[in-house]
This record gives sequence, structure tokens and C-alpha cells, in this order.
Amino acid sequence: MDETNKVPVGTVPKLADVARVAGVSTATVSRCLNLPDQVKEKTMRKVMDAIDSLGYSPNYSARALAANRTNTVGAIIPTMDNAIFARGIQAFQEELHKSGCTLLVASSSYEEDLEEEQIRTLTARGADALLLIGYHRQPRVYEFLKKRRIPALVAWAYNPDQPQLAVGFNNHAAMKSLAREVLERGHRKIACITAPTGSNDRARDRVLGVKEGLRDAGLDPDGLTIIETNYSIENGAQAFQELMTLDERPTAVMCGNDVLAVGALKAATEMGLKIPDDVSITGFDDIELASVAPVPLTTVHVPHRRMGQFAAQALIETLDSGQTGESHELPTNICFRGTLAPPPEK
Amino acid sequence: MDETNKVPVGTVPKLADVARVAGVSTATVSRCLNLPDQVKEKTMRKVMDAIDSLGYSPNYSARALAANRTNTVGAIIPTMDNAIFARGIQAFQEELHKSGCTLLVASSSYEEDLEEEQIRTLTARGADALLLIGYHRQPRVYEFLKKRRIPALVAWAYNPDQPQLAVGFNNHAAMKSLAREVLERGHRKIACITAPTGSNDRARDRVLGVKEGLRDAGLDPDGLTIIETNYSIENGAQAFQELMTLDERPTAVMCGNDVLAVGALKAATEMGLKIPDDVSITGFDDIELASVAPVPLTTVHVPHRRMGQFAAQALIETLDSGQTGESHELPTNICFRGTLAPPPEK
DNA sequence: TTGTACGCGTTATCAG
DNA sequence: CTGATAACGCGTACAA
Repeated sequence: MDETNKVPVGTVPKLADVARVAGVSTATVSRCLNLPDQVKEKTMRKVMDAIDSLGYSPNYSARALAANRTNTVGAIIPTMDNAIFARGIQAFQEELHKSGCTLLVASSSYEEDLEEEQIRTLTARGADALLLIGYHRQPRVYEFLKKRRIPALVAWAYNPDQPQLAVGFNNHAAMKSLAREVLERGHRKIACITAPTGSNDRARDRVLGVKEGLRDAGLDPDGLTIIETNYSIENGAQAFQELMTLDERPTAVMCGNDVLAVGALKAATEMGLKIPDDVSITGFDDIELASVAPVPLTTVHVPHRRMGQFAAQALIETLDSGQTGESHELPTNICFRGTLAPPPEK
Repeated sequence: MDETNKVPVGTVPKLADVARVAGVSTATVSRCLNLPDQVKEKTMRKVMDAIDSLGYSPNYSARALAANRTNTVGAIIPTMDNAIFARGIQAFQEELHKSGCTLLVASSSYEEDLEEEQIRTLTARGADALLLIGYHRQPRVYEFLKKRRIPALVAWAYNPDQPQLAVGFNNHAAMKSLAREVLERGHRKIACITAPTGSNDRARDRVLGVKEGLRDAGLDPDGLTIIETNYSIENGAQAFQELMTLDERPTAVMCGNDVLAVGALKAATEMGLKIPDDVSITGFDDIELASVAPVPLTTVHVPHRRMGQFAAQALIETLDSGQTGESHELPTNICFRGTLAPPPEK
């Protein structure tokens, strides 16, 4: 056998090894992989055989350095330990995979500063594009992204007034229509349990939706009792108990998400309250938990998986075409279950 | 100002730009970043100032190519859309971040072939190490990893007989001790609802645990009725209904995970059965769902977050020391709640 | 259609 | 302690 056909052992084969074995140049091997229709079929076969026999696979770092593209998309989410993100991100990842992209994830723990740091990290790591949750962040972050020419897409929120590429739903409008339902049932003392709204526009918009519902019904939006607490069943329960110690107990408690709502529900049951007769409770997101709760939860359904898919498609399209893809507003709908009494007879 | 201090605009600053602005060589800049105590403090200051003023951050692809290390760890999980993985992976990612590592994720959709493909993809992308779920995979996959010298850690399972680095729990033993509890309560007709066991050793070990419990109690393990179905509440419900149409109805249904168990519970309630009086039901994992189910679920608690943390630590240690870290068996414990009747009086 | 040769941004070796 | 400079593995003009 020809001396030149030998290949180092105990080492990862590289492009040059494939070229040597196939008896072609490295450029040709590269073309076989990236521009398949620019090579003759016979050459292609030789190269592919060499690739198989060596078990070659390209070094992505080198490829990224040379081509200035990583085929990697970054996502920064508050936490994966939350069904609403987990499901959407799973769909996002599946969709990316169809296009040969890999997902790089980081989490911000709902902290604005940490999110900014993660954005810089993923950028340095060469993410071709970024998925971000919600709109709220410092202007300098958007400027940084623009300067770096890194397409960023906002998900889990859609606001027609914002210029940013987005795939999501209108938190404000969805919550407002749920509030309208609650008000139609005669509730006048309403309270909200919400995640901290400081750097969370989704949570903020939902509360604003309730307030606007109140205003439309001729009520004072400032009279709305609001408790902010972190995302957990326990916290939801505790907040509910606090509400029940108030002088004027609310007759309906609208929660910013299903987890808080289930916590409220749990506390209510433990206090011996009948749901929805004594108090009505509503959620948001429609995660699995909602339908199996002791009293099935009335909540706002959000198409998480479709959102993840659309987000991936919009980003891939942007990368392929070089032009910012289209924003996409997804519909939400109210799931009436057991925690909100039926409307009064007409 | 000196001509040489100028730096291109509208472009991402690189190491050479920092060097020029700081008036040192690129080697020195690199050292400031990687071997800080090999440079004089004064030099360090100049360089850091230049870095700040330029907003420089290193190009990880180039770094990876030159240093042959990506500071990236890959994880291949069946799906993130499952609380048991989502929680553990979140902790895993947080822990990696403490060590400056970023997480690359891929999902296998519970498919063996897809998992193998993903393993090859992530290694090609330069993952320094890999997190895998469970032991079951083709020997050639382990050989590939060994040849490539890529540390791989198995999580969500721990089997003292396997040589592979692992951080997890003993599925077999945990389920066996739960089975013992069920048997002690006088149940003799037991059925299992489990995820498909074909390429899922965790599911398989859990079923085997039940069988061994049966054997120890002097019962025939082959008499165990088993239904395999995919992970979802709906499927759990349907499987339960099937079980109830059997000639000899089981008095206890042991489910391979909480989601299937909650489905069973739901079906039972809809059929008008009293839990645990008419039928006992058990789960596995202790996800949030378990404690808020209509009847709180008796299940096996697994420390998902700690598992994720330990897994990250073991991998980082392996990477840093160059020697395979230590496997770690985590304890599980049974959470007695409402779906298994208390033991008979003694 | 194929080959040559250079550049991508860092790290690391070896002098100084 | 610092500076040249050669890798690292691949993509891609440009030439043939």
C-alpha cells in the first residue's frame, strides 16, 4: 500500500486525512460536504468512502472560525425548571435540529443582569442567533446585538408596538379578556397574585390586562390588590392565605401563572373554602398541572410548542435570507374548567 | 494620537486590536486572560483597560481550535418536556456555569438511534464531555467515546455492576422497596404501567424491582400484568382503564413514573373508584404534579437537582484532573401520601 | 470540475 | 516577564 495512504492512528481524523485517502485535495473534500453539486459523482463517491472508512466528522470549531458561522443558536431562558419554558424550548430545539442547528442554552434565573451576561457569553461562543424571553432589557443590550449583527427573537410575548422580531402572544389582551369573564360573573373584589414584575414584562402586562378590564367595567384599577411572589406552589399558597386575612376578602383571585394558581387552590382547600363557590381562582399558561388539579383550573391556554417551532423557523429564515423574518402573534384562548363559576343566567 | 492605535470600526474587536491599543503583543494579552499571574500588574492594567474600552471578548471558536478545548459540555436527554429531566438539567446547567462551561443540549425523543446520532453531533461540535441518561446504548457508542477520549457520565441511574461513570439512583432497589410496602399492605394482584422498556433501562429496572419484590414475597413474578405506554397523562389513564377491564382486576397499580400515575388516578376518579380504598396507585419521581394531584400521590422521591449538580461536578472534575471522577449513588425515599392505604394494624 | 494557498482568531512554544 | 511565530482544521478566492 502506498505510503501516502497511511493515516495516523489514535487520533481524530481530519479533512486532510480524508483528502489523502481519497486521493483528492482538501478543497474537494470540503466541497463534497458543503457544495455537493459542484463535484463529480465519481469524486463524491471516493470521498464519501474515505469519510466512512475513517469515521471522519468535521471539526466545528475550525469550521466556525473559517466560515464565520457556527450553526448554533443560543437561548436564554429564566429557567428550564418550569413547564412553560421547558415545553416551548423542547419544540424549539427539535425544530432547530431539522435545520442542522444545535441549541446552546443558558438561564438567567429571572435576573436581568445575569441575562445580559449570558447574552454576551453566548455571543462570544458564536451563537448565530439568539432566542430571548420577553421584551424587557436594557437598551444597550439591543444595541449590542444590533452592532454585532446577531439576529435576536423575542418569544413568550408579542407586542404590536415593539419593533423587535417576536413570536408570542399578547399577554395584556389575553389577561384582559379573562378579567372580563371574571367581571361578567359579578366579581367586584378582585386580587392578583403575580410573579415579580420588575424585569418581567409578561407578568407586568398580565396585571395591566386585569387593570384595564377593571377600568372598562367602570371600576377603579388602583383598587386592585396585588401580591408579587416568586414562582412556586408554596408561594402561591402563602399569598392566597395573606389575601384571605384582608378586611375585604377578594371573591376572585387571578394568578399570573398556573403554578401560583395551583398553590392558591391548595391553600383554599386547606382553609376549607369551596372553589369556586367561596372564591374563584384563575391561572395562566395551561400547563399539565392545570387540568389535574383537585379542582381543574380555569386558565389561559398558550400554544407553547407551536411558539417554539415558529420561533425556530423565524430565526432560521432570518439566518438563511439575511433579512429579518416576520413576527408572529399566536392566539390564546380561555379554558373554562372548575375554578371559575359559570356566568349568571341571563 | 499614534496611527498604530487606531482600530477598525464596525467590526468585532479581536485579540490583535487589544494588543495594539495596549501596546503589547498578542501573546501577552492572551496570557492576561489565561495565565493572569504570569504578567506584571502594570501590564495587566493596560491590557484590561484596552479590553474594556474596546468591548473585547474572545472568540471561542478560535480559542477552541487553538487550545483544543471548548469549555462546552453536551447533554443528550430524551426530552426537556418532562419535569424530571427539566429540573435536573437546569441544576446541571447552573452548576456548569459556575465553572465557566456552557451547555449544549440535544434530545433523543427516547429513540436509541437518534441518541447515537446526537452523540456524534455533539462530539463533532467539540463538547468536552457528555451527560447521558441511563446506561442502555450500543457498545459501539461507548467505544466511540472511549476512542475519542470524551468523558461521558450516565445520570438518572446508578448500577453498581456497571463500570461507567455515573451519578444517579438505583431504580431497581427503589422500586423494589416500594413494592415491598405495597405487598405488606396485603395486595396480591398487582399491575404495572410503565414507559416502553426496550431501550430504557431505568423503566426496565423499575419493573424488575417490582418483580423481585413479588419473588421475595413468595409470589410468581411472571404473574405481574404489565402495560407499556408512552409518557403522558392520557396514556396513563387509558392503560388504567384497560387494567380495570381485566378478569382479575389488580388491587394495586404501580406506575413507572408520576405522569402515568396521575393519568391512572384521573381515570380511576372518572370511573367512580375510591382511591386508595378500591385501588391503590403509586408513582415514581415525585414531581410537582404528585403532591397536588386530586389524591396526593404516594411515590418515590428522587433528588433531581442534587443529581444535576453532582453530575456537573463529576464531569468538571474529570475534565480538570484528567482522571475519571467518582460515581455517586443518590438516595431515594418513599413519599407516603394518599394513594396507598396505610399498612394493616399489627 | 479540481487544486493551491492563504486567512480565520487563539494558544503555546521557544527565545530573549 | 514579554515577544515572535508556528500550529489548530477548515473554507474559499483564485488559478488551472
